[in-house]
Amino acid sequence: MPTPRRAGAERAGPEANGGPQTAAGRPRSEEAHRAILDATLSLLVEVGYSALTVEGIAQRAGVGKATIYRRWPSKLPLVVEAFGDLPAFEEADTGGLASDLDRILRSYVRVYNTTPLGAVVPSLAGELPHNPQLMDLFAPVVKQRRQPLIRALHRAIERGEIPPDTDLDLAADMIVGPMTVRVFFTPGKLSPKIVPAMIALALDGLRRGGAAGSAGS
Amino acid sequence: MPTPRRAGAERAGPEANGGPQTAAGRPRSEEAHRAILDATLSLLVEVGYSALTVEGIAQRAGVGKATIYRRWPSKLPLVVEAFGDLPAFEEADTGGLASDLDRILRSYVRVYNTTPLGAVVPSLAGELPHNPQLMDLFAPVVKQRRQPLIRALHRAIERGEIPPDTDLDLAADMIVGPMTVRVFFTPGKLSPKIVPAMIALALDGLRRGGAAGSAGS
Amino acid sequence: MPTPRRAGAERAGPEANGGPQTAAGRPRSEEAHRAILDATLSLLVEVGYSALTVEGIAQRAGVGKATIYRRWPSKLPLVVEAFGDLPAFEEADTGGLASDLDRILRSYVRVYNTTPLGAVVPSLAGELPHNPQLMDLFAPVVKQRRQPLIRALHRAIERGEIPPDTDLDLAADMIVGPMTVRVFFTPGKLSPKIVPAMIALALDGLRRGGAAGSAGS
Amino acid sequence: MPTPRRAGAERAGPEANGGPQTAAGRPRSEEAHRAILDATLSLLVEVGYSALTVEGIAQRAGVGKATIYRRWPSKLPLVVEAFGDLPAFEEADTGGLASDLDRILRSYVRVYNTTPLGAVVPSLAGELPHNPQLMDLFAPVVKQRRQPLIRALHRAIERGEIPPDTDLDLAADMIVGPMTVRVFFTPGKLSPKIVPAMIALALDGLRRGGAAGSAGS
DNA sequence: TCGTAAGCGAGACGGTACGTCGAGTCTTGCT
DNA sequence: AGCAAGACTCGACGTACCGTCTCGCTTACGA
Repeated sequence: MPTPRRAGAERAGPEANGGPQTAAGRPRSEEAHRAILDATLSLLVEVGYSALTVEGIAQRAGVGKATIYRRWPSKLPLVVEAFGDLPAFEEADTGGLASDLDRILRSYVRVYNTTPLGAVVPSLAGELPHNPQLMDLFAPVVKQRRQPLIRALHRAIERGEIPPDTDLDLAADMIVGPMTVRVFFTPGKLSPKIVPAMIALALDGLRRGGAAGSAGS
Repeated sequence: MPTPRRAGAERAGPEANGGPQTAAGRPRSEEAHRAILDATLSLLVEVGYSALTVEGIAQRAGVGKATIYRRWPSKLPLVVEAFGDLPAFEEADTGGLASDLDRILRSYVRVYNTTPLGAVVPSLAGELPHNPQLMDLFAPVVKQRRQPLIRALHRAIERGEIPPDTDLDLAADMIVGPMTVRVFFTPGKLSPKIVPAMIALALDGLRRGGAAGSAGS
Repeated sequence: MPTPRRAGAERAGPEANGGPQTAAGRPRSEEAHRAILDATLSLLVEVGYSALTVEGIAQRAGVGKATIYRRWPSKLPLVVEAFGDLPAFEEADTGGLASDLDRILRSYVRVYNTTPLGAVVPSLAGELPHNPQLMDLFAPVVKQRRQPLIRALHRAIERGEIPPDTDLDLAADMIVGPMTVRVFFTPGKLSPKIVPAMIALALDGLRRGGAAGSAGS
Repeated sequence: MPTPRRAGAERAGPEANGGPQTAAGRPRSEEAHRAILDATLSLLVEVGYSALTVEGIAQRAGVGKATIYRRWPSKLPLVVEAFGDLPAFEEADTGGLASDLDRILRSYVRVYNTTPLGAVVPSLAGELPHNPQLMDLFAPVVKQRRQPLIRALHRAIERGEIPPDTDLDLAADMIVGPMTVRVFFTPGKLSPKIVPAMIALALDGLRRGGAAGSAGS
């Protein structure tokens, strides 16, 4: 007995292949799709990842469980897709690295304070070592999410603000790292006040005293 | 199938405490306690946090479920306690900040590569926003875990290597941040090779080209 | 909201009424109708009533589920109609009651051994107390099914073989009863060998020893 | 991972084997067992076999579903066991076959009119052809249930009332058959009035006019 | 001859029940 | 008292069907 399941969560566009399937049957409801993702995010905020149940999502979305399982094989990819809907960093091109970073990091603070990102990301990260193929879903979302930062660094190189052989990935990790650490371990307390100190520290290093005068945690 | 380990001969004798508690009845088996924590850690490595079951822990530890619930109210505090048993950073006092950080961060890499830390920490972090009292268990363990780093920074201030008004917490976050980000998002791939570049970047900042020449991620 | 449904399973001929309905649109497929009934019977044989699913019937008949529900409101009436398609007793008029019964009962054995009657009838009977209107569908089929037997008994009265005030229904039940009991409780084992003993017993009664020498069950 | 399940629904008595199992763990609740069987019977009366759900039984019995599945592998054996709890024919030894049968058949009427027997038996019978091992559960219950009738016939042979070579099983089927047929096809309408006519017909046969003067169906 | 109304296979829809598994609690008999 | 074992209620899991509802497509009729 075949279990028909479309490839991935995306609908196959008619031009995508010359195969025989002409999208027979009733098409999947775009409305249900959105309702499910919305319910997932709102429940994620309320109860957290480990207490998130497919049954609860279905109920809140006003949807049958089968409608969820028809689209996502399990809770994990569903959460990953919902996570992909959350806003990424804001793009910023102000002409200088410091001010770009200021804009970007403030948007980061805003997003973390208003979305379940702080709850979703750690939980998903915790699943990674035991769910190798989760990486395939997760990596592109993560990567795309930091592109504004990478682009800002790239422009800084072109402008000569930072050395041209800078490792952009490492640099990006260093900039976001402190904020990430704080978000993960001190929930609900992220303040934009630390942004300037972070930027100073990142640009000039410990030995130049970049962290001086910042607010303590 | 593990042999059910019973309380052996090495029970604490009645002379072991002069306290007021009369300890009526059979005392709790220290052996069972260890077996539970060990089983928790080993299962954590194998299946991850979200697939961790108390039933599985009891089975592997050769212990009844009630013996677990007699000690910990639920799965979470048990995992936190097991997490506290994992090694922290290595203490290092070599006389210079750069070399201290080198030693400390290499021990960090070692620990992450050989223990379930990489799986436990994100999952626990994901629970924090929805489990306020988990914070009380979790915070001291996290704090104590970074003491070697804080102490190294403190010595660097005393030595005049870094400005005396440096925000130590922020500085610590900045140093550990990049590694944490990498651990969370790229499981099993942590290499000690990035340590020098990380240290250079942290000490001298982006503008001084600290990240130049490091290996890409 | 009324569900447009044609009267019964038969198509109303255009001359059948002078009402306003002009029977516009595509007429129902007689082919699909037969395929559904056939699929129902064959699945009934294979999996039995309680494991019979409309989904399975549709699949085997190569038909959409809606095509089934357009004709029958639920599984039950569908099965009843399929049941009505099964052969009834064979008509027999040999000039004597004993030989009529012999012919009739042998056809009964044959039908039970080659159709799902033995599986369908008990299941439907089990639904009767909780499905009062099922009676309306079921009764005429059952009644019509035993007409040959009733007619044979009627002729026997006319011939003077049995008393004229014989309760024909009760007599029919008595004749078919033993066979029914056996069919229901010992599946697949119905043998025509018991027919003579049954007839003897029915005609002459226990006190005359009618059952002597028959094959044991 | 072993799925421990005791052999059958019965608890193994300690004397039943010399094996090592000393009935470790909490014993199964006799109370729950009764509650489940009672709930099964009462629901059977209300909704019938095909609408009977394990979930509903669990709810009415105030019991978890697992407690049911720990004892019975599926709905069928559970219903069979509940069915076994229903009263059988009444024993009757009045010194004459006719009066014995009268007593027995009247008890049969009473049981059918006051228990779900009329609903259970047909449904179970319908499952028989597709559930061969159900036979093993069902047969002894059915057999034991008609013992009073068989014994009455046996005594009649010893008394010389009926020929000694009478096939008792066939005779029993003949006596019960008409009633069974009526019960199956005319729910809730079983009246004791037909008992005398049935007995007369069974004892004396059609040709002697046993059925004369009985009430029509 | 063509439009239109209904039927068609397909399959998604919101639900309910399935049979399994685990959480956290409660009884056994034994230590 | 604590212990291993295992049954308890409860609730979520992921699957299968229910009966209904679109889809895009025939197919026959009546204008």
